[in-house]
Amino acid sequence: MTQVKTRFAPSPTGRMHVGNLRTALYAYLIAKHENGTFMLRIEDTDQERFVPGAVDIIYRTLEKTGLKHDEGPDKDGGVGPYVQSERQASGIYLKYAKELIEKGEAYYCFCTKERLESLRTTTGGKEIVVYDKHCLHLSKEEIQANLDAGIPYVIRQNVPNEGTTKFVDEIYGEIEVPNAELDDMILIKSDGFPTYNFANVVDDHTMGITHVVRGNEYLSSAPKYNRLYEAFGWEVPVYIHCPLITDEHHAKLSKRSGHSSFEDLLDQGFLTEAIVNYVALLGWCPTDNREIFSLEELVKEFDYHHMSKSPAVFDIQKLRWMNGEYIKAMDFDTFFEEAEPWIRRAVSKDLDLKKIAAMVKTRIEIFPDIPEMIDFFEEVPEYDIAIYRNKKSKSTEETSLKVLQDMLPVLEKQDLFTSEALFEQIRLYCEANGLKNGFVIWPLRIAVSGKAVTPAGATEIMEVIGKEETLIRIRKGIEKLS
RNA sequence: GGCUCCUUGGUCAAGUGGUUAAGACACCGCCCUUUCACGGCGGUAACAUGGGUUCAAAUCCCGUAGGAGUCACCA
Repeated sequence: MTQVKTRFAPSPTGRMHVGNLRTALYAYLIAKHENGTFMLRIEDTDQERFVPGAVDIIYRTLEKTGLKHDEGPDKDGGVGPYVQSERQASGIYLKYAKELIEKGEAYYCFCTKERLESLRTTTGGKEIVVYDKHCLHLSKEEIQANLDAGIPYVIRQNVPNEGTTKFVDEIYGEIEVPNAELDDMILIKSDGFPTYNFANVVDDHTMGITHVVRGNEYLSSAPKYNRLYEAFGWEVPVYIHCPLITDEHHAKLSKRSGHSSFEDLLDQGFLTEAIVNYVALLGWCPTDNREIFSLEELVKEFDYHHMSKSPAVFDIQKLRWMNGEYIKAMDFDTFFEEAEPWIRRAVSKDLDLKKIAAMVKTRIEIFPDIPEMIDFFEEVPEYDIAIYRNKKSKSTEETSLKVLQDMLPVLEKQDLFTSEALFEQIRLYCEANGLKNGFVIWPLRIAVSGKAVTPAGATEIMEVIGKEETLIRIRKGIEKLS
């Protein structure tokens, strides 16, 4: 059995789309699961769309996510170059295209943009262009004359109008398409560069790719590829088309969703490991239904035969949950290092940030959740006294006022401001007055935080802000309630 | 519009002829006698539809509907 070799072949056009990232991940996992080779190839045949710096994004993303390639522009594996513009410079694509012309599987086309434009029709609200094979019928002499005259040309694939072409995909099975549906796609553009479709076939073959892993959006063009492989007499690789990733409206995930790229997600505060983990589960599921996986564990468990066919909605809510799981699993020091700048955004006072960090660690899903959750440590926000009312502890504005008035002198006398000591004082007060803890603690917590929801209990908050500030806040609470 | 693919709860999904149709997120409830949260326990909720085949169908076949993808000198 030959060794598995997969590739990730992105175009340097900007941010890393999550669909792309998942394709890269699956390609990596399929190779590594079999101890195979994972290759990186840069597809920069579109000079217009090329974005400077985008190649760096690709390297950085692979590095950050741990999808280390064994071969690529920076790691020669003997089948380079690994950048298509460099391969194009070597003349490889033109050479193979001419071979196809010899075999009658391709032909020169000199049609102008205007003529092509005239072929454009609108159907079902969509504009489509179906080439009419106009140039297929040019004579040898006409072609030569055009070439000699320097008329710009493209090279097109020649697909017959009759019959069908079939191919086999590992996930979707056998798919058969009528040839009449297959357009005579352009192989070589007028600028001499190959199109994606053609470069892919030539490169995947010459670079020894055994398993072609790509997005479902290429499913319908796969038959054209097969014709090319067959025309060349090359062995067809194993096709693995990944199901589409969609937004909540079930349409292809686009920039409009706000989280269509890996960088978007990082910007929003998601952890790399969580993103990789989540994305792995979009279209694949292990037999035991486990959900939390490190990359190494994924390599071990991933079996592409368990991939699903149907498109998957990218659920940011579930990603948030998963991110929270990763945060909870972090060791405290690492967590604190990450969390401190976020805490600092809300708290400038000299408080025990580690205590605040500990409160927040199990309660956030992403780091940017922090500031809003702890802003009251800095300053009590304006609040409606209605929040003193609580059905369960039977608190009202009136009972709360009474509790605060009673507790104020107790706290004024209290010097040891630890959560335990404070709780003990409260307990004694409750005991003496026959009250439930919650009845007393509820108003204290509100007075001291100004919030109905806090990441910690009243006494913990008091410990952090200290005696002086606690008393100020309680007096202010009494004032508000009076 | 042609072609292709897809269709299990709101979402991710297990399931490959016989199951009380798993699990997770979200939602809801209860408990944790310090709220919310965390944690624990529990609950609501699904095989798009119509025909077959079969003793038996979410699973196989055909049709219908719905959704998506694609139809560039973009990848």
